[in-house]
Amino acid sequence: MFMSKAAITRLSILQKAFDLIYMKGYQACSIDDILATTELTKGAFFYHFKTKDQMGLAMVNEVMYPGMKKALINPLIAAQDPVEALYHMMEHVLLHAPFFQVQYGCPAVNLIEEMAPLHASFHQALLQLILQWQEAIRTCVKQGVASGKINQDVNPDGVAAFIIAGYSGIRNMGKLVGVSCYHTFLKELKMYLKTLS
Amino acid sequence: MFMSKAAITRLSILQKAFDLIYMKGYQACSIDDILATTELTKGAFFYHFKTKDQMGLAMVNEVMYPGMKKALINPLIAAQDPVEALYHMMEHVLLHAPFFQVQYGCPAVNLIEEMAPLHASFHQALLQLILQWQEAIRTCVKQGVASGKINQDVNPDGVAAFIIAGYSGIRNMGKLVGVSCYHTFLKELKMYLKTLS
DNA sequence: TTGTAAACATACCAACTAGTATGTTTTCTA
DNA sequence: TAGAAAACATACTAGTTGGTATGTTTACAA
Repeated sequence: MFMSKAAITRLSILQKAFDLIYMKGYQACSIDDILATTELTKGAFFYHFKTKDQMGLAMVNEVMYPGMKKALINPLIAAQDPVEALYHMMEHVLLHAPFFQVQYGCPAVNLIEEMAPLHASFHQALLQLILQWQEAIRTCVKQGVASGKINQDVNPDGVAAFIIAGYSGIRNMGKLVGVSCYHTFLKELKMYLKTLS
Repeated sequence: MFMSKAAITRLSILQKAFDLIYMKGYQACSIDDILATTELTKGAFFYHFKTKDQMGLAMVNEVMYPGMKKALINPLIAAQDPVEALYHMMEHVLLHAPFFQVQYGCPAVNLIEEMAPLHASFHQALLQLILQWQEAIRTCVKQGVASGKINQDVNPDGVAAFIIAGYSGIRNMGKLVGVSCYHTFLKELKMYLKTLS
């Protein structure tokens, strides 16, 4: 896949922005901060992006969305055992995602927390992210019900809400307590998932 | 309880700060923003607080901590039925806490998300908050186990992590989806709590 | 090779930030 | 009631912010 030099520049800005925003927050991360980690200047930044917010939205759509799809959605598609797939998705993203650091939580959860109430455009973009994941979990549970591996009276919407909330929440708690709560959470998640079948 | 005029001024700054920080975030909320909602000026602010951060910490300890203790901890102390107490605590804080607005989530969760990774002093103060709640939930579950109302093989640490994570997470999700997910979450929480007994 | 538009760099600006220096008023005690 | 300290108000600063105006370089087609 060919990328022009300009396209590489643009993507590198988005990547560096993603790294910094992950650790500092969106509003606390200035354009100068981002540019300081690159070899670029403001001319380059504002050539590729009209405003900081437009860059932020591009970051959501072009960096965060592909990342979350790979880690959170693809493992659920066409899963043999839905219960096991749900657990392993969670365990993998919590314990084995190499980029994530426990003190900084999850980039997507962070951005939702900070920007969803403030900017309608961020709200919209991040809502799509969550709805995609929600749908993937729901479908996964429904397939489990259809194949008889999950109890009939289980509510797929409820399970999806529980899992998404659990993930977002334990990312929050991890910022204070550290990784130990991840393990505690995963144990309890396994117990919970067992009650579904 | 008598309060000097100065004490009232100080507390009103903390209250207004709490309101604004709840809606805008800590770093995005400037001292001028806070003072604009009062009849005060910078002289008053920096007479009562050495820095913005010291004001923020006072807000955590003197406004947020009492609030969360009243809503999240007291209802669990000496609860007759622990399972019912846990559910009602959650239902009440999610649906009936008058100050909270779904699009802004929970003030404590917001501040943890934003400040825990950045400031050690905030991290410390907010950690105390969460540890208190965690301990209250754990004690509540243990009492349930002791009284035979909760199954012996239930892990109090796991339940506490699950509930705290669930709460923080659904507050996050509510910012995107709205109150509907609160109801879905509460239904599933009821199912989960039922499996404990 | 040459022209030209794309892809940047440099130098700026007005608005805002936390914080300070120095006043003035209020409160309360002696 | 006088005075002094507490409780504020006013005016300012240096640094940072997103964004702009204008220049220079690079890539690429003719």
